[in-house]
Amino acid sequence: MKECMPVTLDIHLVKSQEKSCLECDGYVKCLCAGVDPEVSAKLKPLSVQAGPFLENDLLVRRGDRFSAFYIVQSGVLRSETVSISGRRKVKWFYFPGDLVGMEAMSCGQWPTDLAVVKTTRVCKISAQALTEVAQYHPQIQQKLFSLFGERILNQEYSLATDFSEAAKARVLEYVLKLYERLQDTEFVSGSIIDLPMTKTELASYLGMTPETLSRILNKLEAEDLIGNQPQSIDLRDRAQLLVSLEYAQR
Amino acid sequence: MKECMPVTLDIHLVKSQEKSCLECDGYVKCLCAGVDPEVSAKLKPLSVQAGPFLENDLLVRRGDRFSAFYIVQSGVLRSETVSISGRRKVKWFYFPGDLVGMEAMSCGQWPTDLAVVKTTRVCKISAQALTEVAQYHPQIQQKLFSLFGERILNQEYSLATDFSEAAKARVLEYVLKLYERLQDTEFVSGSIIDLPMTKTELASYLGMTPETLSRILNKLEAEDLIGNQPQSIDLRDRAQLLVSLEYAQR
DNA sequence: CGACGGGTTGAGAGGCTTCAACGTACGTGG
DNA sequence: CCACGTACGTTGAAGCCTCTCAACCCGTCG
Repeated sequence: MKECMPVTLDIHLVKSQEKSCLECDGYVKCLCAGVDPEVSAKLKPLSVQAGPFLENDLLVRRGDRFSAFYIVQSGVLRSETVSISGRRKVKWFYFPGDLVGMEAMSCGQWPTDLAVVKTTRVCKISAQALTEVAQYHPQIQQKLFSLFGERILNQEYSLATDFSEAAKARVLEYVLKLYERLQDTEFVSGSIIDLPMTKTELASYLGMTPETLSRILNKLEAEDLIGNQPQSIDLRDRAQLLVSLEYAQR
Repeated sequence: MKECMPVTLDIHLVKSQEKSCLECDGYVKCLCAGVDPEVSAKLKPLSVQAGPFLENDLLVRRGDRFSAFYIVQSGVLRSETVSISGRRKVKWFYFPGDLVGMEAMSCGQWPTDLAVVKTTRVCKISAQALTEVAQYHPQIQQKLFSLFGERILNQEYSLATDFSEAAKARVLEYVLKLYERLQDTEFVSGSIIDLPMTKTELASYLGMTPETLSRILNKLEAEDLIGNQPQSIDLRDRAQLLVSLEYAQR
C-alpha cells in the first residue's frame, strides 16, 4: 500500500501588489477587515502572496521554525499530526480569511504539519513584523487578541463527548458551524455546503472513522434532515438540526 | 433531587499590596513571570486581589460582560456549560498562574460559567488596562500572545478520539499533562498528584461518565502503572504510561 | 482496460453508556 | 453520641454505539 506522501515545496513568493485586499476571497474574515484603511495599509507592504499550492502539498512540517503567519486567501488548509504508526489525525481546518500560526506562537515552532486540502493561495506575513505593527496600532493588537480568543472559543466546542450518540452530536455541531463559517464563500450556496475536504478528512477531524461518519450522514438523510451527496451536504432543515443537536447533547 | 445550585457572590476586592507577586503560588506560570521587573511593576497597580472564594462559588456567569481577566493566585477554577436539561460539562480547569478570560476576548462576554473547584484567590486585572500596557511594553504583548498560543496548543490535544479505547487514551494524556502542569505546586509531591477536582468533574472534562473513569483508573492500577486513591493518583511508572499512551493512540 | 483512492455497506466484536445498587465519608440535627 | 441525608465513588449487568475488518461500488487517471 503506497502511502501518498506529501512533499514540502519551496514557496514561490509573489509581490503582494498583485491582488488588493478588497479583491481577496478571505477579506471579510481577514485580519485587516474592519480595521481603518490607513492602518491596514501598514500591513500590506509586510505581506507577500504565495501559491497556488496544490492538494497535499505541505506548507510547513511539524518542528519547522515559526517565523511567519499565513492568512488563507483562497482554498483550504488542514493541520494534522502523524502518529508513530503513520496514522494521520486532522487537528484543524483553515478557510479563507483565517489566520494560521497562532498555535505556534508559544514555542516558536510549528506543532503540526500544515497541508493543503484544496488549492490554496496565502498571504505570508512575518510574525515579528506583525507584532511590531500591533505594538503601534491598537486596532491591530485588539484584532489579534480577538482572533486568538475566537480560536480558543471555537476549539472548546469540539470537546463535547460523553453520552451515547456522541459522534452524531459532533457531526451536527460541526456541520452547522461550518455552514455559518463558510457563508459568503464559494463553498456555500443556498442551504448546500460544498465540502472542501474529503469525508475521510472530515471524519478524522471529528475523531471518528469514515464508516461511522458515512452511517451518521445516511441516517440524517433518512430522517430528511439533510441531503447527503459525495461532495456536498444540503442542510435542508437547519432549525430541526439544531433541535436534534440539543437533544443529542442533552 | 435537589441540585446543588452555585451562587454568584459579590466579589470582595482587596488592595493588591497585601501580597507581592513573588510570594504568589502562581508566580512561575503567571503573566508577569520572566518579564523585566520594571515592566511587570506596571501591572501591579492595575490588579486587585480578590477572594477567597469557596467551592462552587461562581465568579462569573455565562453571558456576563467581560471586562477583566483573572489570574489564579491559589486554588483551582473550572469553566463549565449547563445544557438545557441541567447537565453540566466542564470545559477547562485553571490552575495557579493561569490567565482566565482569553476565551471571552472575541465577543466581549463570558461564554461559560466560571466556578470554584478548590478555595481560590485571584488577581483581577482590567482587560482594557492590560491591553493598554501591552501596547507600550512589547514584553507584555509578547507574553500575552504566547499565553494565548499556549492555550490553543493545549486545547488541541483534547480532540484525540477515534480508535477503540479512546477514553483510556484521553485519561492517560490528561493525567500525564496534569502532572507536568502541577509541578512545583502544592498539588504534586513526588510521583503523586493530589487531585484538586473530584473524579466526577474530571470525568466530565474528559467527556466520559464517572463510571468509565473509575473503571479505567482501576484497570491502570491493576496493571501496576498507577496508584488509584480517592483523592490522588500516583504515577508510578511514567515512562511506561507514555508507552501505553502511544500504543493506545496508535 | 486496470489500478487506485474515496466512499459505502455489512457482519462481528468490543468499548462505553446507562441504570441500578451499594459502600464510604462527611455534615447536620436530634 | 448517634441517626440520617447527601455527595462521591465503585461495582455489576445489560444494551447500544462505534470500531474493526472485509467486500464492493464508483469515479478518475494512467
